[in-house]
Amino acid sequence: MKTLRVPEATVSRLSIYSRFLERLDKNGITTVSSGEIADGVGVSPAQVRKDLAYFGDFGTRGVGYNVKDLLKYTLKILGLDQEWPLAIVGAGNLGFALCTNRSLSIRGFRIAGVFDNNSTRVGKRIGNLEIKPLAQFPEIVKKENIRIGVIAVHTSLAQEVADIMVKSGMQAILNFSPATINVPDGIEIRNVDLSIKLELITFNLGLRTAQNL
Amino acid sequence: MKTLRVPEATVSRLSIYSRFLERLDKNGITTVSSGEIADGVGVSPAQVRKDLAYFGDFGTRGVGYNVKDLLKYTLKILGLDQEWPLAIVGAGNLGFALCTNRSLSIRGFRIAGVFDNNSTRVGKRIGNLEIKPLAQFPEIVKKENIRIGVIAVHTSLAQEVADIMVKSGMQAILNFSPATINVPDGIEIRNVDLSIKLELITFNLGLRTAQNL
DNA sequence: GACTGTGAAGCCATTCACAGCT
DNA sequence: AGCTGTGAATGGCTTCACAGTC
Repeated sequence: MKTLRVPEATVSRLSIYSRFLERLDKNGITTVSSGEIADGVGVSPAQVRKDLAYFGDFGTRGVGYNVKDLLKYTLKILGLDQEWPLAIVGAGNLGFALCTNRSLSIRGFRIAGVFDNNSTRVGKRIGNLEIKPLAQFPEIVKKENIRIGVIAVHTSLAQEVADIMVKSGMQAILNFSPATINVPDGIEIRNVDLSIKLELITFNLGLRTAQNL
Repeated sequence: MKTLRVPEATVSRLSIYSRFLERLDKNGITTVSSGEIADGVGVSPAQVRKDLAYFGDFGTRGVGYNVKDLLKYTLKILGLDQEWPLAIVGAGNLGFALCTNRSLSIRGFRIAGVFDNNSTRVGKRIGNLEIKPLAQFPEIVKKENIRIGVIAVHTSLAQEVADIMVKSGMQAILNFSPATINVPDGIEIRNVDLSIKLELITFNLGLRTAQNL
């Protein structure tokens, strides 16, 4: 299988294009140009074309891209043509929000288990999902064939939870805590940091103030 | 004032170094080397030195960096030596989680207002904060001197909320919805996407499966 | 005429390797 | 000897500009 080196930034943008295409498709639009995609998501047309070209020749010169087809391709490339069950550890406010947020329960994702060790939470329901004790994590992820774990616990517990996830065979971990997590080679760890972007903002606003703009 | 061009990636890492330094300081550690910081946050030592060198000569050759001093410098650089009041729009599960999450209420940030238009939410409290109707956004942000708005509403309302924020004088917006938001030049918009990293994971796991690894 | 696909150029960020200080 | 600060080299991503196709 041909596996070229694709920039991560390209894959991230592919997610964004894909969602934009879903919207176009829902609105009954059948054809789209790189320029229209670019306008819609805020990048340059050349970027859109280059990104898509990593994966094939999806467009028609002089015409553009077929929305339905391109949508299908992007979903396929991102691996979203199959279902990905997720296991979330941490049923506090953040875990709760993730369970009910559409982002993690559409486009191929399904939350298949929520775990917590806080006895006031275990047994309660989030939607039609029952919060299970962390001890049941290994058996449930095996039964449900879960390969991706989501960390939504407090910083101080994050590494511990990650270790359990690794031991239970998770192949990838999405970490919503600000902790730096260590995992063995071969396991993918991704962090979603809720405050880094905020500190980028204050850095920039600080500069602005310093320059009296 | 000296304003060199600093890579955004450098500023983001500075946030991470800064948090790591807080931890060291709390543990009573007084001196740290670029190698130790690198190990602690998962980057290369050269990267740490280069990043810090953008802002000054904070270290001592042969010794390392003074933890307390470097922490203070990083906070100053990030603009976190002052208080930044935030206004969150959207008091659903995500907004609620953000209000209660420590990430947005430490290190210089303070949630100074939460707004929603859903009448079942308005008037309720999150901690010691009362959810206000969106109509009060302009007057409250003026009174509280808020420059940064946080969008935690559903995708379909995100642009509308952003427009209100811009009209009310927000200088920067942190957007937690997957919508692509348009703002005038001079206003900073940053997106925190809850699912892009997840789709990066499925992309990579998909490749792995394709290669039978 | 319109729009894609792509080599080449340009730009930005990271890594290397070492001089310089303690 | 140990560690920082930094020019130089490398690597990676984005933009440019245009040939190719409809």
